[in-house]
Amino acid sequence: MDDLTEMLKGTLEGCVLEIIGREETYGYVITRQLNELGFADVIEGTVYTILLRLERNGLVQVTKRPSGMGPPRKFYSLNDAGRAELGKFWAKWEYLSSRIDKLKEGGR
Amino acid sequence: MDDLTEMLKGTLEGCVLEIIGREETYGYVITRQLNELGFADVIEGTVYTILLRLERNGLVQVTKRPSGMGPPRKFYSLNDAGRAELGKFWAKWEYLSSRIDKLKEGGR
DNA sequence: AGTGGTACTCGGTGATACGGAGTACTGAGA
DNA sequence: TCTCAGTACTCCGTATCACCGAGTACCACT
Repeated sequence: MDDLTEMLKGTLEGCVLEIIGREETYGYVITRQLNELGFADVIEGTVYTILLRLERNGLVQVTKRPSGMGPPRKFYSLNDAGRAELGKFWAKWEYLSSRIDKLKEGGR
Repeated sequence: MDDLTEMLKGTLEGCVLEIIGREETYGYVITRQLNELGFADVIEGTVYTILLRLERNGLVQVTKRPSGMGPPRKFYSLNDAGRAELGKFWAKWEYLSSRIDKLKEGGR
Protein backbone atom coordinates (compact mmCIF):
# COMPACT_ATOMS: atom_id res chain seq x y z
CA MET A 1 0.00 0.00 0.00
CA ASP A 2 1.07 3.51 -0.81
CA ASP A 3 2.15 5.97 1.81
CA LEU A 4 -0.65 6.57 4.30
CA THR A 5 1.10 9.01 6.62
CA GLU A 6 -0.88 12.08 5.66
CA MET A 7 -4.17 10.24 5.91
CA LEU A 8 -3.23 8.90 9.32
CA LYS A 9 -2.93 12.35 10.78
CA GLY A 10 -5.62 12.82 13.35
CA THR A 11 -6.68 9.18 13.26
CA LEU A 12 -3.62 7.36 14.52
CA GLU A 13 -3.84 8.97 17.92
CA GLY A 14 -7.45 7.79 18.17
CA CYS A 15 -6.43 4.27 17.27
CA VAL A 16 -3.85 4.29 20.04
CA LEU A 17 -6.49 5.54 22.48
CA GLU A 18 -8.77 2.70 21.43
CA ILE A 19 -6.06 0.10 21.97
CA ILE A 20 -5.13 1.50 25.37
CA GLY A 21 -8.80 1.63 26.31
CA ARG A 22 -9.11 -2.13 25.95
CA GLU A 23 -6.42 -3.03 28.42
CA GLU A 24 -3.41 -1.53 30.09
CA THR A 25 -0.49 -1.89 27.70
CA TYR A 26 2.75 -0.29 26.58
CA GLY A 27 4.38 1.26 23.54
CA TYR A 28 6.24 -1.64 22.09
CA VAL A 29 3.19 -3.90 22.09
CA ILE A 30 0.94 -1.13 20.76
CA THR A 31 3.25 -0.72 17.78
CA ARG A 32 3.10 -4.46 17.05
CA GLN A 33 -0.68 -4.46 17.31
CA LEU A 34 -1.01 -1.53 14.94
CA ASN A 35 1.24 -3.29 12.45
CA GLU A 36 -0.88 -6.45 12.64
CA LEU A 37 -4.05 -4.40 12.25
CA GLY A 38 -2.84 -3.22 8.85
CA PHE A 39 -1.03 -0.04 9.81
CA ALA A 40 2.06 -1.77 8.57
CA ASP A 41 4.39 1.18 8.23
CA VAL A 42 3.76 2.76 11.60
CA ILE A 43 7.07 2.86 13.38
CA GLU A 44 7.91 2.82 17.07
CA GLY A 45 9.07 6.41 17.14
CA THR A 46 5.65 7.53 15.98
CA VAL A 47 3.82 5.59 18.66
CA TYR A 48 6.08 6.91 21.38
CA THR A 49 5.52 10.50 20.34
CA ILE A 50 1.79 9.87 20.54
CA LEU A 51 2.10 8.28 23.95
CA LEU A 52 4.12 11.19 25.29
CA ARG A 53 1.52 13.55 23.89
CA LEU A 54 -1.31 11.64 25.56
CA GLU A 55 0.57 11.77 28.82
CA ARG A 56 1.30 15.47 28.47
CA ASN A 57 -2.38 16.13 27.73
CA GLY A 58 -3.50 14.19 30.78
CA LEU A 59 -5.51 11.52 28.95
CA VAL A 60 -3.74 8.48 30.36
CA GLN A 61 -2.48 7.04 33.59
CA VAL A 62 1.09 5.78 33.46
CA THR A 63 2.73 3.07 35.55
CA LYS A 64 6.33 2.01 35.15
CA ARG A 65 7.07 -1.65 35.77
CA PRO A 66 10.23 -3.73 35.44
CA SER A 67 10.21 -6.02 32.49
CA GLY A 68 12.39 -9.10 33.02
CA MET A 69 12.84 -8.98 29.28
CA GLY A 70 14.65 -5.70 28.60
CA PRO A 71 14.32 -2.24 30.15
CA PRO A 72 11.30 -1.28 32.26
CA ARG A 73 7.96 -0.74 30.53
CA LYS A 74 5.63 2.22 30.77
CA PHE A 75 2.09 0.87 31.00
CA TYR A 76 -0.70 3.15 29.87
CA SER A 77 -4.38 3.12 30.72
CA LEU A 78 -7.16 5.62 30.00
CA ASN A 79 -8.47 7.95 32.65
CA ASP A 80 -11.84 9.71 32.45
CA ALA A 81 -10.49 12.45 30.19
CA GLY A 82 -9.01 9.79 27.91
CA ARG A 83 -12.31 7.92 27.66
CA ALA A 84 -14.08 11.16 26.84
CA GLU A 85 -11.50 11.92 24.16
CA LEU A 86 -11.91 8.45 22.72
CA GLY A 87 -15.64 8.98 22.47
CA LYS A 88 -15.10 12.26 20.66
CA PHE A 89 -12.66 10.59 18.32
CA TRP A 90 -15.15 7.94 17.22
CA ALA A 91 -17.86 10.55 16.77
CA LYS A 92 -15.56 12.57 14.52
CA TRP A 93 -14.51 9.49 12.62
CA GLU A 94 -18.09 8.44 12.01
CA TYR A 95 -19.01 11.92 10.86
CA LEU A 96 -16.05 12.26 8.52
CA SER A 97 -16.15 8.77 7.04
CA SER A 98 -19.86 8.99 6.33
CA ARG A 99 -19.36 12.28 4.43
CA ILE A 100 -16.49 10.90 2.42
CA ASP A 101 -18.29 7.67 1.62
CA LYS A 102 -21.25 9.73 0.44
CA LEU A 103 -18.98 11.77 -1.76
CA LYS A 104 -17.50 8.57 -3.13
CA GLU A 105 -20.93 7.19 -3.97
CA GLY A 106 -21.61 10.23 -6.07
CA GLY A 107 -23.32 12.47 -3.53
CA ARG A 108 -23.19 16.17 -4.33
CA MET B 1 -19.05 19.07 15.10
CA ASP B 2 -15.69 19.34 16.76
CA ASP B 3 -12.62 20.42 14.90
CA LEU B 4 -11.89 18.05 12.04
CA THR B 5 -8.82 19.73 10.61
CA GLU B 6 -6.29 17.12 11.68
CA MET B 7 -8.47 14.30 10.44
CA LEU B 8 -8.94 16.01 7.11
CA LYS B 9 -5.24 15.95 6.36
CA GLY B 10 -4.61 13.77 3.38
CA THR B 11 -8.30 13.34 2.63
CA LEU B 12 -9.37 16.84 1.73
CA GLU B 13 -7.11 16.95 -1.29
CA GLY B 14 -8.67 13.70 -2.50
CA CYS B 15 -12.14 15.16 -2.08
CA VAL B 16 -11.17 18.13 -4.20
CA LEU B 17 -9.80 15.78 -6.85
CA GLU B 18 -13.08 13.88 -6.84
CA ILE B 19 -15.10 17.05 -7.29
CA ILE B 20 -12.89 18.28 -10.10
CA GLY B 21 -13.06 14.87 -11.75
CA ARG B 22 -16.82 15.17 -12.16
CA GLU B 23 -16.78 18.35 -14.14
CA GLU B 24 -14.55 21.27 -14.86
CA THR B 25 -15.00 23.74 -12.03
CA TYR B 26 -13.25 26.43 -9.99
CA GLY B 27 -12.21 27.23 -6.45
CA TYR B 28 -15.06 29.31 -5.23
CA VAL B 29 -17.66 26.74 -6.26
CA ILE B 30 -15.59 23.84 -4.91
CA THR B 31 -15.53 25.51 -1.51
CA ARG B 32 -19.30 25.90 -1.54
CA GLN B 33 -19.79 22.26 -2.56
CA LEU B 34 -17.50 21.02 0.21
CA ASN B 35 -19.44 23.09 2.73
CA GLU B 36 -22.72 21.62 1.52
CA LEU B 37 -21.27 18.12 1.65
CA GLY B 38 -20.73 18.50 5.39
CA PHE B 39 -17.20 19.84 5.43
CA ALA B 40 -18.70 22.93 6.93
CA ASP B 41 -15.60 24.61 8.27
CA VAL B 42 -13.44 24.31 5.18
CA ILE B 43 -12.50 27.80 4.18
CA GLU B 44 -11.61 29.26 0.79
CA GLY B 45 -7.96 29.76 1.63
CA THR B 46 -7.61 26.05 2.26
CA VAL B 47 -9.15 25.10 -1.06
CA TYR B 48 -6.98 27.51 -2.97
CA THR B 49 -3.80 26.15 -1.42
CA ILE B 50 -4.90 22.67 -2.46
CA LEU B 51 -5.63 23.85 -6.00
CA LEU B 52 -2.25 25.53 -6.31
CA ARG B 53 -0.62 22.33 -5.06
CA LEU B 54 -2.50 20.23 -7.58
CA GLU B 55 -1.39 22.59 -10.31
CA ARG B 56 2.21 22.58 -9.13
CA ASN B 57 2.17 18.77 -9.05
CA GLY B 58 0.82 18.55 -12.57
CA LEU B 59 -2.44 16.78 -11.73
CA VAL B 60 -4.83 19.26 -13.30
CA GLN B 61 -5.34 21.27 -16.41
CA VAL B 62 -6.08 24.94 -15.80
CA THR B 63 -8.03 27.34 -17.97
CA LYS B 64 -8.63 30.95 -17.08
CA ARG B 65 -11.92 32.40 -18.24
CA PRO B 66 -13.53 35.79 -17.65
CA SER B 67 -16.39 35.68 -15.25
CA GLY B 68 -18.95 38.39 -15.92
CA MET B 69 -19.59 38.17 -12.18
CA GLY B 70 -16.33 39.21 -10.55
CA PRO B 71 -12.71 38.58 -11.45
CA PRO B 72 -11.71 35.84 -13.93
CA ARG B 73 -12.07 32.23 -12.82
CA LYS B 74 -9.50 29.49 -12.97
CA PHE B 75 -11.25 26.36 -14.17
CA TYR B 76 -9.68 23.04 -13.22
CA SER B 77 -10.03 19.61 -14.79
CA LEU B 78 -8.15 16.37 -14.20
CA ASN B 79 -5.48 15.16 -16.59
CA ASP B 80 -4.29 11.55 -16.76
CA ALA B 81 -1.96 11.99 -13.80
CA GLY B 82 -4.83 13.51 -11.83
CA ARG B 83 -7.14 10.61 -12.60
CA ALA B 84 -4.42 8.17 -11.55
CA GLU B 85 -3.93 10.09 -8.33
CA LEU B 86 -7.66 10.05 -7.67
CA GLY B 87 -7.70 6.28 -8.10
CA LYS B 88 -4.86 5.94 -5.64
CA PHE B 89 -6.66 8.19 -3.22
CA TRP B 90 -9.79 6.06 -3.18
CA ALA B 91 -7.72 2.89 -2.82
CA LYS B 92 -5.94 4.38 0.17
CA TRP B 93 -9.19 5.61 1.66
CA GLU B 94 -10.84 2.22 1.34
CA TYR B 95 -7.82 0.52 2.85
CA LEU B 96 -7.59 2.91 5.78
CA SER B 97 -11.28 3.17 6.55
CA SER B 98 -11.74 -0.60 6.50
CA ARG B 99 -8.89 -1.03 8.99
CA ILE B 100 -10.23 1.62 11.29
CA ASP B 101 -13.77 0.31 11.13
CA LYS B 102 -12.46 -3.14 11.99
CA LEU B 103 -10.60 -1.69 14.95
CA LYS B 104 -13.77 0.06 16.02
CA GLU B 105 -15.77 -3.17 15.87
CA GLY B 106 -13.33 -4.75 18.27
CA GLY B 107 -10.90 -6.36 15.85
CA ARG B 108 -7.46 -7.11 17.24
C1' DA C 1 -18.84 56.90 -3.69
C1' DG C 2 -19.65 52.99 -1.06
C1' DT C 3 -21.05 48.31 -0.05
C1' DG C 4 -21.42 43.47 -0.69
C1' DG C 5 -20.63 39.36 -3.28
C1' DT C 6 -17.39 37.04 -6.30
C1' DA C 7 -12.60 35.18 -7.03
C1' DC C 8 -7.74 34.45 -6.36
C1' DT C 9 -2.76 34.95 -4.14
C1' DC C 10 0.60 34.81 -0.64
C1' DG C 11 3.10 34.49 3.82
C1' DG C 12 3.03 32.60 8.20
C1' DT C 13 1.25 29.26 12.06
C1' DG C 14 0.31 24.94 14.54
C1' DA C 15 -0.39 20.11 14.61
C1' DT C 16 0.97 15.72 13.21
C1' DA C 17 3.45 11.48 11.54
C1' DC C 18 8.01 10.19 10.41
C1' DG C 19 13.11 9.41 10.59
C1' DG C 20 17.40 8.69 12.83
C1' DA C 21 20.46 8.64 16.52
C1' DG C 22 21.13 7.54 21.09
C1' DT C 23 20.43 4.98 25.61
C1' DA C 24 19.69 0.82 28.17
C1' DC C 25 18.56 -3.87 29.67
C1' DT C 26 18.32 -9.01 28.79
C1' DG C 27 19.55 -13.58 27.07
C1' DA C 28 21.53 -16.74 23.62
C1' DG C 29 25.22 -18.21 20.64
C1' DA C 30 30.19 -17.97 18.85
C1' DT D 1 33.82 -13.34 27.22
C1' DC D 2 32.19 -10.85 23.59
C1' DT D 3 28.92 -9.88 20.42
C1' DC D 4 24.51 -9.71 18.59
C1' DA D 5 19.59 -9.63 18.37
C1' DG D 6 15.45 -8.43 20.60
C1' DT D 7 13.13 -5.48 23.81
C1' DA D 8 11.91 -0.69 25.31
C1' DC D 9 12.06 4.23 25.58
C1' DT D 10 13.72 9.34 24.59
C1' DC D 11 14.90 13.28 21.94
C1' DC D 12 15.61 16.31 18.07
C1' DG D 13 14.81 17.54 13.55
C1' DT D 14 11.97 17.36 9.02
C1' DA D 15 8.07 17.49 5.72
C1' DT D 16 3.47 18.01 4.91
C1' DC D 17 -0.84 19.60 5.53
C1' DA D 18 -5.07 22.45 6.79
C1' DC D 19 -5.80 26.92 8.46
C1' DC D 20 -5.72 31.92 8.96
C1' DG D 21 -5.31 36.78 7.74
C1' DA D 22 -4.24 40.31 4.79
C1' DG D 23 -4.20 41.87 0.41
C1' DT D 24 -5.72 42.43 -4.55
C1' DA D 25 -9.22 42.76 -7.97
C1' DC D 26 -13.60 42.79 -10.52
C1' DC D 27 -18.56 43.57 -10.84
C1' DA D 28 -23.43 45.18 -9.69
C1' DC D 29 -26.50 47.77 -7.16
C1' DT D 30 -27.72 51.71 -4.41
